[in-house]
Amino acid sequence: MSLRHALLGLLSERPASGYDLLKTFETSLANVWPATQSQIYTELTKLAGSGLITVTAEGPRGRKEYALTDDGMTELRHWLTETRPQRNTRSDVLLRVFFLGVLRPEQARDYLSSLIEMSQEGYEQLRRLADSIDWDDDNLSVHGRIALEYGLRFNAMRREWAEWAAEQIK
Amino acid sequence: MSLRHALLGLLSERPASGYDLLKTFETSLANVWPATQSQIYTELTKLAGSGLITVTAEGPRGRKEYALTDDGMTELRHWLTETRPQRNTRSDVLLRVFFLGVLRPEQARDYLSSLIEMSQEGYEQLRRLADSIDWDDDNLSVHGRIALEYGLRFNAMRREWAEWAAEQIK
DNA sequence: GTTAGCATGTAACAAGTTACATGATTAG
DNA sequence: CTAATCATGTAACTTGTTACATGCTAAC
Repeated sequence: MSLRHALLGLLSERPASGYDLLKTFETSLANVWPATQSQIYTELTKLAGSGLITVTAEGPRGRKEYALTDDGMTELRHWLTETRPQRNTRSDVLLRVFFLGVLRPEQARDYLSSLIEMSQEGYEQLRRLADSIDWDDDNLSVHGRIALEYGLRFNAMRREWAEWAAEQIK
Repeated sequence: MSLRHALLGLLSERPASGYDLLKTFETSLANVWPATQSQIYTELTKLAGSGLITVTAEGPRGRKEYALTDDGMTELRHWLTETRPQRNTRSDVLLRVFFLGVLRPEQARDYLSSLIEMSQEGYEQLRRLADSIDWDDDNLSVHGRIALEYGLRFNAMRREWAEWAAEQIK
């Protein structure tokens, strides 16, 4: 149930509406925890119901601005310090690798080539993102930068692995 | 809907019962595409219903052995060659990184330390697994080895990243 | 005979996706 | 005035998890 905690986390930075949060999920959080509009609004209603967040302002077009409550902050800290992440690795990319044997070798190598390309593009996209942001010294910046670095290293690793793997298939 | 394709893929190696497949999911496929007993049996029934697999034998204790049909093999190849994997990266581990700013620096570093430990353990577990298997030249071995190499590189990358990240938090 | 492991099935629930539905406000 | 964007909500469906339920067979 991490969507809940993603929302609490974002609201710990500043109050925001469902729509604001949706935009954040579409941009900075998209690579880490994608969420849909319907999911976000539903979860916000639940969070408000259980008192972890509260409506602090109402604007035009029915806009509701939510803010974290003390209970919400406690829950966020609890999640960060007391619960262990589970490496739930479900990987579409890797699952296919197991079954490349049903293809002809050149088809299998095509698949790995597409992974190389995908990794390269992912790398470059993140590079551009890193360059386009002017990083401050605030929490969001420091930790956003760290997450981005992960993405860069991940894509570089995957690219090198796929190149190595293509050589293994004779 | 990759569970479907995972099952088709495993059945492309050899016919198997739900129970056999469950064991495979618990061991070799656990790191890549975990699946529960209930999911597997439900999906096998559906696959048999749509003609992608078929019951080839019945054994003691109601055991049903399934095999891939021609349609099933076609579907498997189609999945491998015509559909692109989506890097659906939903990562519990990384999501937390975004919000480490709500913790005290030493708590944040504790979290990164636990990631270092987790990565190290993951690496060693895979090393042991690699050593315990006697790799043949068959498809399963070649591609299983490639997937395992991914796991090794991934854990090494994550460990180095977490070490670097811990230094960034002052 | 009794325990471990083989073997399947289903129900209830939680989480995530897609699509539908509605309407207000602002900028050009 | 009209199109883009802001803004929320809900229904139907799919996928995944947890728990319950049942019974057979082989080995000791």
